[in-house]
Amino acid sequence: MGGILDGLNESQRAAVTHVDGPLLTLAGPGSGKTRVVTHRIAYLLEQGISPYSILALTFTNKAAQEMKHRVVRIVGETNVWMGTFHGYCARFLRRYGNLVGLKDNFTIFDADDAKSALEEAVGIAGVSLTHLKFPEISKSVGQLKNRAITPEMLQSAPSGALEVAVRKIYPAYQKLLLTNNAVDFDDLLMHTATILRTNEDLRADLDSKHEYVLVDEYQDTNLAQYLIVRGLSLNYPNINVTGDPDQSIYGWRGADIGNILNFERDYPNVATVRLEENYRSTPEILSAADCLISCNVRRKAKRLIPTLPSGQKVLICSYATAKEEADDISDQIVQHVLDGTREPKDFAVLYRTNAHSRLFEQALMRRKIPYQLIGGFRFYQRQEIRDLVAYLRLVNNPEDDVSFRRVVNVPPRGLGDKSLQQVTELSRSRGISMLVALRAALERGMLSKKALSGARTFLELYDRLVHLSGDSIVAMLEHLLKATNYIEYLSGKKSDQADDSVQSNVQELLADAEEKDSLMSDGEGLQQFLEQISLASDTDNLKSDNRVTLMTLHAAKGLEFENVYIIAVEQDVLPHARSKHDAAQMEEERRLFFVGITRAKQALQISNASSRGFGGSKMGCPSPFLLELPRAEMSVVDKTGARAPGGRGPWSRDGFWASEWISEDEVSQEVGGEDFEVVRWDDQDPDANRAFVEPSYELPDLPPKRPKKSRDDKKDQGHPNDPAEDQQVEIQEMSPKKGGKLPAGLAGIKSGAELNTSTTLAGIPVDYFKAGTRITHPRYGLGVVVTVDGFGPKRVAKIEFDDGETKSFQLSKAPIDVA
DNA sequence: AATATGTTCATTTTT
DNA sequence: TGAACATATT
Repeated sequence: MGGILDGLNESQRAAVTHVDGPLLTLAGPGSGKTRVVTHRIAYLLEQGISPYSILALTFTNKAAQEMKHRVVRIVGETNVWMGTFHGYCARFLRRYGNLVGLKDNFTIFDADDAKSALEEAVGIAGVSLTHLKFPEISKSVGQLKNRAITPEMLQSAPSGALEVAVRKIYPAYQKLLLTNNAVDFDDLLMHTATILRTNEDLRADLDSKHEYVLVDEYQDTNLAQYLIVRGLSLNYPNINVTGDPDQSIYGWRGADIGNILNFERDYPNVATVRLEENYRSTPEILSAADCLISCNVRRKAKRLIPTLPSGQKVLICSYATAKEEADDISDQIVQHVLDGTREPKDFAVLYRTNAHSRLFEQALMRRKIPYQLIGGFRFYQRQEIRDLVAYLRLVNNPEDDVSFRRVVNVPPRGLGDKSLQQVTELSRSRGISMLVALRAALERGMLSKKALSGARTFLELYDRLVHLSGDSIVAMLEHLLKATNYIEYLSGKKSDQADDSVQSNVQELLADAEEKDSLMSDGEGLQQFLEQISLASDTDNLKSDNRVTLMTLHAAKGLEFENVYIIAVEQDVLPHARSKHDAAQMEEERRLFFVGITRAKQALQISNASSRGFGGSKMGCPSPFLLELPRAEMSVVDKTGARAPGGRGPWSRDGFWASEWISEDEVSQEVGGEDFEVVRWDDQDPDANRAFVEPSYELPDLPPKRPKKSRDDKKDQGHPNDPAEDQQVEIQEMSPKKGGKLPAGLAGIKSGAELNTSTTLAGIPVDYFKAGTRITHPRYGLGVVVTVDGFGPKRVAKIEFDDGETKSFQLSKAPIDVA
């Protein structure tokens, strides 16, 4: 089998043939990373290393499947363990979970189950939520778990209301999970890390068992995962981590980019291999990606070396509305498909948040283009699936009170809040599960007549299911459907809508179950089936059908497409609003954009729209990231003007938007009779670009369009044009927050903030204030800008005044104007 | 318990 | 903008 090293470049070969000792593979996008990992596994096997001593961990099922698939293709069936972190941990806990109080039939709670459990824990802990938000608490708990901090480890005195609350809630929550014999997602990792940490013999045992450990996407590991990997590679540090710090996009989930940046410190004598040659994208696309990512400060410099021939320019496109964006892109797709140059599956539309998919779904549907939506409502999250699965879970783990509550009165059988309350009390006071408590309540005649018969029906059904569980999953499901008349119940509930999706979803679940049944002998498959469901994610559902793919930038990691559209690249969307005050988060947003760009093989369009959201009322500024792209070598297209009906263009909005675009006159001159305007940025002839760079310096006299709907804005009405004299002036925020209404009186934009953020050329913001700009300040007079730092409202200019004095001003506040 | 109507409220990313 | 939640009504 000489083929393992064929067709690999030098660095790839170096990584593949590295056998013993720690190895760090820094793999840029499209550099053949998966190829290296799979070939390395094959190489290890070829060296006579036992498949049982190799452990390969990934983040997604899809990556794991891909890996298995490709390894099998090289070496045939193998017993190498390849799977996700969560999958490995689940298996680990089935075996060793008793060390933290779990039984082997524990349930894995999904996010929703975990939420109800946490809510209950809040109640048990007796914490009032009046001054705290639930999501905050949930986030805090998650963060602790990501860092593998158990309730017992909480030490230092809590500070602040949140910490005080979490101190009570977290232990209550963990206790509750244990009495349910359940874990949440984070627990899978945390418990595993804890067990490895506190049971040295076991750790050493597994360390030697997994002599060779491979970790994919190492830049996305959190502390708990780090501890697991570390624990398994202490005595046998034959560990190969692969990743790309520039693609670390899960910091919000606790991923610590430091894990990869510090790998060389953690493991002495590390061999480092850089895979920098890119086999995926055109030089144009790579140049854009490289240019962007170079703006990150906290990174290891790394090159992207193109190997493909030059292709078309990367496009930046501005639209007037989000709808036009969706329509135009869909039209482009139609065009390419009709041309025969591309198929639907060659396209991907990527966006920051799931909500952005909607317009595209509509646009594509109208054009009858097949598409698939990744994310959004997940299959296993649908009510019908969750209900049915909850029954199965309860069979598998009778202590799972969350599932019990979910199904005990579904369909309604007279077990309402009141009876359930009694059962809950009984369960709490006696320390028994809800299921057992219900039985007890029934026997002791504690229930009302209606509830009594309901309880009988339910328990009868349950017992029957338990009986059938020795048979097959399908048998259970079929009995369940028949006994409860479930489909009828649910479609009756959803009334008017002829919803056949319920039917087909149930069919799909049955098909899954059947597959599991056929693989496993009598009833053995239930637990695995449930685990598979719990750990399934939506990227797994990626079909290889011929469809356009719609998904978030996060979900796109690891994938590639011929043509990629990245949409809504706008201020507060792509650098998301919640990231903008934090430099580290800004860098993560930039990496996210980088990931998106590098998904494209042949063609890439980046777009923004100036209005988006509810009724087009929400305004969007182009993303500052656009300024970091090599625009001189890209095509910059402005489609804001012409497509709108009735000449509705930039001018139709509040006057203040007009300063963003070239004037309508100029647009119509350029456009002529064209359907839409296409303006190219011309780097040969700077004069041609002047129109975009300069006209906005002279702010047009804007008609104060907005009728004063003054109700609460009492003060500004009088002197909208008079910026007050020093930094205490309160300028209303640029982005309309409430009700999508713009603040009144913006006609006389003068403050630095407006100038600095609202000015664009062909949809790209231009910095008004940069070093060298002559400015004037009502109090200090004339001066010149020395430096400008920071983003958005925090943008600060250092100014040297003509009298020699130097001062710094927050541009969002200071009444500075261009001289 | 189920429906009707009103009200608020968000709007990141996910194993 | 609509979805999710809350309250009122039968």
